[in-house]
Amino acid sequence: MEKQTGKKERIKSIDKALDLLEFLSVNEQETGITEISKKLHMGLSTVHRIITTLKSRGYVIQNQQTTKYRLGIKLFALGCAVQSTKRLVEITKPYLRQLSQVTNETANLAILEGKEVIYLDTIESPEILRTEIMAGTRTPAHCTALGKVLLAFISDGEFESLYKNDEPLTSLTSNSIASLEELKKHLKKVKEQGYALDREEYKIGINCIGVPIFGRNEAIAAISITGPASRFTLDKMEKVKDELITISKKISNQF
Amino acid sequence: MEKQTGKKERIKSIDKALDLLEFLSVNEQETGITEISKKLHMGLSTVHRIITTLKSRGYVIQNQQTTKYRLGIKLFALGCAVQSTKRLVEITKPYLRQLSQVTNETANLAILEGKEVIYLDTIESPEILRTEIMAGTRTPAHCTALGKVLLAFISDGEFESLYKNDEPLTSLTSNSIASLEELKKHLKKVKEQGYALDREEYKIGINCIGVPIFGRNEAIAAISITGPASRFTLDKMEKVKDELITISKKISNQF
DNA sequence: AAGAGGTTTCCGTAATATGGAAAAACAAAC
DNA sequence: GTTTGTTTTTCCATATTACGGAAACCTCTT
Repeated sequence: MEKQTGKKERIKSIDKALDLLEFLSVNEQETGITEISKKLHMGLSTVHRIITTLKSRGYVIQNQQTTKYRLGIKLFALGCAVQSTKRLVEITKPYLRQLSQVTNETANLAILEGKEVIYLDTIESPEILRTEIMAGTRTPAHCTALGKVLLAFISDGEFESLYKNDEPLTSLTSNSIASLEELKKHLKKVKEQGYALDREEYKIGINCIGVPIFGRNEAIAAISITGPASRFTLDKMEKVKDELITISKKISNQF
Repeated sequence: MEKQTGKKERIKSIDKALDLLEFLSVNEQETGITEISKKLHMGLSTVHRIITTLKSRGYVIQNQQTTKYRLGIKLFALGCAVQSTKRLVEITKPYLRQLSQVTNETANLAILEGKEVIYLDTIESPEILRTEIMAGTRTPAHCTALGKVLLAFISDGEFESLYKNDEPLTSLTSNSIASLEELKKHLKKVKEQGYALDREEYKIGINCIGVPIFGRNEAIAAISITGPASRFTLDKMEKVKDELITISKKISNQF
């Protein structure tokens, strides 16, 4: 819940509505008005009015049994209309298909949002044993090749403001990078190499190699090949590295 | 831009913000403040304030060159958090995979939104010649098997309010259903059969068969198999029909 | 330099969003 | 069935803020 301050010419009640939607978006459970009111420090009536407005337009749904609320389909529809992600998916799709075919593994596209990556698209391996991840999934950036490659190319200032010294890093597995110092050092190397590996850092049994997609002089997305560690070995990843970097350049030339 | 009226306990400025977001979502091009102001009948300052609020939180992006605006990534992130679509995709995914494998064609999942279907998920055929459609794509419901099967199970009242007598139907191809009378008759048959066909109605050269997914005593989504008309013939569709209906029931039992 | 068109800022005030209190609704316990 | 506790919904006076018109600023074209 990062509320932007400073600038005039903003509308408080809209900020509140967005706070509420964001709160619901990180809540796995349906939520009641009283809890929202407490968590967001808004009056019951205010919450009720906001939620009535959102509900009437399909942005929030109320469960008739529990009387609690969750996000509604309208947000999904709006989300699908976001041109930048649409364009990313459209342009990268043929390349993801190619990569998946050549490697017989799963190919992914993701973007960086805060300290997380969001998966935008995936082309699954036809193998029975394959990695599967749903578009829209969020994972901590520092635990994935995709995320590491994106973090490697953000500015120092941006990195500092995302990763504060006093906040510990999440570890998804015992292989995940666990300290800020280690992460910085690692990202420096990633930046030089132009690709990142994830060796069972995101999930035990899964390896991944990722490369950035550049646009407007920054890394705007990343693509990866990912597979079971038993089959997609370091050897295999090294073999596929150059192909990935080549395709990364081709895609980047389109932005 | 359907603005809900009647109920008290709603907040006008939030309605305005949602109007604006929805307006941008149907606009393929970036849009300026002046045009938004004209189209939505809001003052320039009002538009500016709304858009400044949205921009500061990533819901809208301004192109620095053109100074115009389009939807931002934050909406995509919120859209991905919508539990109902997440759950639909999660539950149907294994079945879509199975269907795609068995038929060697592309399998899709979609929902009804107004008079359109929105594609939620797709498992592509491995064939070189295959149908491809991106999650998030919207198409007129009456031109697709998915849409027809969903329309067949809405209430008469709902149908009447969606499809007014004075508004002509869109035709995507010369095979598309072109009149309301024809559509009603067709949907009646679809409802009895429990499945719908699309024989080059959505796009010349593409056939499709779809079935509904039920939940809470209504059709909440639909799944389909779709392929090139040259290969995915009426014969093939008839062959796959029973499998689709069986799987539709299995999925429906999970809601 | 002037003009046109669009975005951004400013400001007084009318409109509306606010929150507290009460009413209504609901579920659980007795 | 009654009571109690909790949550959602409604109401209302007023403080707050969202509004729109006008001006300033910016960019592009002639």
